[in-house]
Amino acid sequence: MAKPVAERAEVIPLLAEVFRTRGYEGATLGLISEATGLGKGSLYNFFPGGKEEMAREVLAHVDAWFTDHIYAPLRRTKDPDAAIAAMFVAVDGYFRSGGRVCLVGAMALDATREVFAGRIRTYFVGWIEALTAALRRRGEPKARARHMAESCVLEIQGALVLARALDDREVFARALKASRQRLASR
Amino acid sequence: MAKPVAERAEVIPLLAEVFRTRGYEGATLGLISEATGLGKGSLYNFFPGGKEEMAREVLAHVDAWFTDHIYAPLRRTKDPDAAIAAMFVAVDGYFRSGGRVCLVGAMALDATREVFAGRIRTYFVGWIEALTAALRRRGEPKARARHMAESCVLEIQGALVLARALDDREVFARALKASRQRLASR
DNA sequence: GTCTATAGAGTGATAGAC
DNA sequence: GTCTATCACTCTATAGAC
Repeated sequence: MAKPVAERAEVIPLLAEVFRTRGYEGATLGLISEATGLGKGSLYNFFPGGKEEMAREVLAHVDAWFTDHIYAPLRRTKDPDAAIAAMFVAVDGYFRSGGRVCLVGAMALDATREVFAGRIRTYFVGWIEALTAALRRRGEPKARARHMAESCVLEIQGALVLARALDDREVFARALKASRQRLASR
Repeated sequence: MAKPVAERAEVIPLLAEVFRTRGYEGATLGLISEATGLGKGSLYNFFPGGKEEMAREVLAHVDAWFTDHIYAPLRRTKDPDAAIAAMFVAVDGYFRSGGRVCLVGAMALDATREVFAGRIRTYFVGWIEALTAALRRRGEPKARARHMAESCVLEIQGALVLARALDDREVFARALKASRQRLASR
């Protein structure tokens, strides 16, 4: 038996980077093979469902990362303001200060949305609900908390679009700062 | 001479709809042919540069529409508040209250950005500068006007992402309303 | 009859599946 | 790596305006 070249789990971040930079349709198996160092045979061994399964696993991985690093702390915290501050730090790090695109957001705009609608929705619902929970725990009224959370998530997505369109990370930095201040005001 | 089947100008909105719904890579010539009712011969007669020229013309057409209906009124107006209000109405109409995606924003997130970076940038720079001009004419300080304009454009883009991700136009309506109120406060 | 715009079969390249 | 489908694009026969 041939020695496994890699663990399935460790290729997923590599796949994610290909999908993020090239989009779902632009991520050819050739590029994926190159990025992972895996032949097509190995890829189909790991992901019998092909490219669609790869993307599904990547989305699940992204969702898990956000759940662990962002949603769960927001939900659990005794100190909502600290958790929200931590969220902005994590988001800035994850999106490389605007230099990295949101794969889920990009897929939402693409025709691939139809295929992955469930996971895309889960990601954003999870984010908004976790942030809403933190804001409520801070004492915000229900409707206001929800609206603030929705605005915040939406601003981050818009900032990623604009930062990339203008090729200017400062746009992202400014937007994060403004969003943080808006959540801080009571 | 064979009878021309259409005006070049009148196929561009049809092309735009294909690119908008399928993305650049997902817009196959087969789909384009079907959507326009034009054979490949006609398409290549109109657009010798092929798919890339089609997309370039579509982007130019979108940019022209925004210039005519949004940027120019913002720049020219004697009544900035009315022009800004009109902008929100036009934007809501153009994006079908969140049911339609921003082609330029979607391309900015995609790998196609590299090919169309210039036009993508022009679109957003034009928007931000026009809105900044209107805000300045209303008496906002330069830096604040620019920042408000940037935030507004970014919120619209984010709202389009989120509305589509959640398949909920109300998200777009709420975001437009919030953005309008934020620009109105002095 | 001439000539141009058209339709769509044909081409080579390359995709994803296996 | 091989296979088949499908891609963007080319080419050619033809319809039809002049």
